[in-house]
Amino acid sequence: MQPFDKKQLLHESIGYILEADLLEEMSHIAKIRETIQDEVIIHVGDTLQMIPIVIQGSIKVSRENPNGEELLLYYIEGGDTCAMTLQCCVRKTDSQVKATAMEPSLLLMFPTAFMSQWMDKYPSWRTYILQSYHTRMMELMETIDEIAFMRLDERLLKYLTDQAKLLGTMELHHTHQEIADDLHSSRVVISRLLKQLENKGTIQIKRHRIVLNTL
DNA sequence: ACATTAAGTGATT
DNA sequence: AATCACTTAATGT
Repeated sequence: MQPFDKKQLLHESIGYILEADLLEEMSHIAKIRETIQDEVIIHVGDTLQMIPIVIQGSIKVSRENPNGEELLLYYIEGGDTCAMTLQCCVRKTDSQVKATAMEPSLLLMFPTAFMSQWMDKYPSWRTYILQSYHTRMMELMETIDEIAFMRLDERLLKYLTDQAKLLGTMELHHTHQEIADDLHSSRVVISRLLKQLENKGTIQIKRHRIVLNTL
């Protein structure tokens, strides 16, 4: 027996939206997946066999070009699923995005075959999926706004506060390079902007970590 | 002691 | 805001 009660986990994270029958069915076929920090869950180009739902922890979803350059698109937290994966599953296309665990996380995986079945059988599943799509869409638009209209220093500050909220800590253990990668900027620029923020008293820069003074 | 990695800085585009 | 070239500081072997 596994150390996790799948039924319990499902109820806690998505029980409020999905009907009991479905939760029951899900708890039987779910596979547990635990990730370590910075583990890549989905690579660009992967063909997905399973749909993940995040139970604990946080996942970041990013775009990646052939040169390995990245851009963070949005985050996925507990009770959420990645809308991109759904499309991948149904149409058997490759993933267009990369998903990385930001912290040790817990996922439940469901074979793709059940997707369309559940769509027909359970109204609550349809609602859940549509809602998920909508949320992702809004987040994508927010990200586009940031890239188009915000200066990099504003984006950086938002990035830091977002990360802090998500990880539930004022102390981020990011290197300047990692931040630069997420924002698709360069390390030098991030270092300088961080220094500015420190001078303004917004943050403190320690070695290998950044402390936010306000949230 | 040396190599490696993260971070700081001035100059250039 | 990005890139280059170089320096400094901290850490690992």
